[in-house]
Amino acid sequence: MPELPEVETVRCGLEQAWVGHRITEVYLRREGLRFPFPSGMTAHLKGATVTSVRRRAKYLLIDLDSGMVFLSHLGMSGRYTLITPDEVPKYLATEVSSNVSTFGELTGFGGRHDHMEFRFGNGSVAVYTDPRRFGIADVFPRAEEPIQTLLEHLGPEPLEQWTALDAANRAKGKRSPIKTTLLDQRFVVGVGNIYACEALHRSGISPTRPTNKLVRKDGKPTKALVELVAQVKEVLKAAIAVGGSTLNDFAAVDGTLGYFGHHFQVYDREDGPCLKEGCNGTIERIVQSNRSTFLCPRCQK
DNA sequence: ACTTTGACCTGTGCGC
DNA sequence: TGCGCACAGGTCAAAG
Repeated sequence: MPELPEVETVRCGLEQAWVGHRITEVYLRREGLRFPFPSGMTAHLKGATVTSVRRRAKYLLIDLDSGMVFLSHLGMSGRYTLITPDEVPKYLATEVSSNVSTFGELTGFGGRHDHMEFRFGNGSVAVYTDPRRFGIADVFPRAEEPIQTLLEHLGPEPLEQWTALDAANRAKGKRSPIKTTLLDQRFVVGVGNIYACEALHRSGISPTRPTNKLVRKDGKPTKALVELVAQVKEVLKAAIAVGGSTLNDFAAVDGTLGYFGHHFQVYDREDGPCLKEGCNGTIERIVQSNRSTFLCPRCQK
């Protein structure tokens, strides 16, 4: 589920549900996710009121009135289920799995992969579920955000300051294929495997093109790079727009592919016809950096 | 300094 | 039906 558009969709949902509400209880059902939970995380969250929910790259940053920030990354399979106060009894009735957390507290939820549970002053509950546990949860003081190891090396936000000139500067001297570069958080943030493939297809650029071939001798971006930067922005915006339309019930959505899948032009369409106007090519799958890349060899050069 | 590979996890879907 | 394997939206440390 989680590339920039999906994380942004989740951010909107959490913002609506959480801002202005106090966290009354936190239950952790294991020692950590990808990394151990920081010591005292529960103590920092409990009793604090959420003041805002931000996003940086694919990280969710939940600001608390205590001056602390709760960081949440969804990894590959993380998701939040939001349960409104009136739904809580129903969930309590249907959940039959273990109800005891790692630390022995009794909780009402607890599917095998429900690792964190948050209860709020208004009676709502949020459950973080993550089968693969590649997600991250952390807490730090807002003042220390600029020196957070997880955040400090991140490149530009694609929908904010990012320009073709910036992309050209970062692409200079890079010999790795452009698809790999798009996935590099230092080049631009938020683009994952799906949208990298989609943006390259929209731009008519082969994923295997060496990155530095998109920069002119004088350091300016080529026309192709200008187009790529524009198409990354476009595809992300289009996906956010669609995610937004399902926002009302996003908490109930099971988080896997789903809605934007209808809009994929190449991703996961191996052997299918290229959908670009006038192109009769066939979508191929190749492997780059151990990840699948989908492309139309006919219209991507 | 750059680039590639393997590791972290569990679940699912496929071929045999 | 069962088993083994390939693969899945991300990131980082280690090796090349």
